[in-house]
Amino acid sequence: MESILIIDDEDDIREILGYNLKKEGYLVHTASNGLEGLKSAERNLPDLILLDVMMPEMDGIEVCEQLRSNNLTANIRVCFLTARSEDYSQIAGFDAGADDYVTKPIKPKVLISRIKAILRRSSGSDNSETTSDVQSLVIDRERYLVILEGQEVQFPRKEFELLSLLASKPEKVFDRDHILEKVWGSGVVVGDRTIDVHIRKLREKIGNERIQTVKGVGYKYCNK
Amino acid sequence: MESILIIDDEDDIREILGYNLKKEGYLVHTASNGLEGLKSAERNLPDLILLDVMMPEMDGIEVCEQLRSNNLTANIRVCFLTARSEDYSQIAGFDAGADDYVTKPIKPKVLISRIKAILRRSSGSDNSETTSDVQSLVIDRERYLVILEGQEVQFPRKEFELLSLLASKPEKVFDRDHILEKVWGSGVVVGDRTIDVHIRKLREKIGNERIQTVKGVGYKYCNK
DNA sequence: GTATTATTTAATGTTATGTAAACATAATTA
DNA sequence: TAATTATGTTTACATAACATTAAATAATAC
Repeated sequence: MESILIIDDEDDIREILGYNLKKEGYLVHTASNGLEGLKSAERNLPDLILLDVMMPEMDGIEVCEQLRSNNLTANIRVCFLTARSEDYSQIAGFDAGADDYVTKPIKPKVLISRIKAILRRSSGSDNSETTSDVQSLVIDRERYLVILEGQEVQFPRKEFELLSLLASKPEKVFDRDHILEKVWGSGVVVGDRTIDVHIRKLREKIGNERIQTVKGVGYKYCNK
Repeated sequence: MESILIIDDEDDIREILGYNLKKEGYLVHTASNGLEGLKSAERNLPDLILLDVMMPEMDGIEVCEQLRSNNLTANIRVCFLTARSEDYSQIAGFDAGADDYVTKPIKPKVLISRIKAILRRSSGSDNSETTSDVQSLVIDRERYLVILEGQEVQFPRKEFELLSLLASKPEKVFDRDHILEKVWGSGVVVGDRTIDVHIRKLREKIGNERIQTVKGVGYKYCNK
């Protein structure tokens, strides 16, 4: 039986979510503030935590960071509950290591399908490899795909290798020779604009800001 | 207690920023348009104003200009909030007299560290400074940038190489031949004023005091 | 074998960067 | 002090470096 911990300061929310989740067959714990939530998380080790972002004293983001920094709780799935569609809090949330978010007002049906999705994801990849470290960009060489802000994206081979190289050391500038060597292999001769074009394709898919040009030197990958 | 005024037409933004700043211990005022913001600024004289650039009726740039032209408010720090793509507005913003800008979507943590930096700068300037145990200038060849008093600065290639050379041995005088050899490479012939021009550009960016001329000999880099 | 997708080349546009030239200023020497 | 020399500053221009797009080729799927 899968267990879920609800951390929210509003009684109504805890009650209504708890009711719906129990009806769905989950084991439910609740906590009305961050500290209490952290304790409960450590004690009960739930499969998923529903975490309100805006709470007095300790907010959800801080709670999430604390969860992540504790070995016991570091791998528990976290889903943020956030007011309206504040996309900034979404990003801050993912930075803190959230797996998903749901905006209030919460429709139980929506929430439940999201929860199922999260738990399905986590139970599927039970190997030690793809842990919950929801970075903004993760290279999964085994499945040959990139997880970009929680979204799985597929890339053609060259693009994948190129991105993979750049992202292997964020902020480091890779010069063209080095890139050619690593991605195309030594001895292979390709035209002058080949790298540019692939950079272009990558930028199209992951956003312009993520790959910076350093003129006369090379390119570097930057976490946003 | 330091006070901050938020001027933004979007309710959500005011709310979430206000929430985060209060939590951080600041006294927060808000205004939903330029005119209201100007009034509040004059009345409350905040230490810092967070100012949305894109607002109906009076935009942030105009608000900033008005602030600067009023003696009461002329010295209040201003930080623009701007949508990512419009880098034009960055420039216009600095022209109008902004102290910093932050691009949306806003990560509260980023914003808060920027705010602290701004306020530190402004409070530091009138009393004893020289706070940092931070190296005043660090060359980061891998990332190809220079960290100048904690701020990362990008330089074009020749400027970077030149600064890199000079800063490699502070106080040592490098003569022109040596500089040419190291930065331009042997055999390359460039005009007589080329080095000067590059020195000029460096001084523009890192301050005049840092590179000293030793007439008839060459240049040297000095930590302030 | 055809359709589709991936990769590369080629052609052209754009911009950052570097340089020279012209003149200004400061230091040095006669 | 005037003449000379060294450096500072600004402007404009050339071009290297990169971006972009389209179209050709190669690889893969259907």
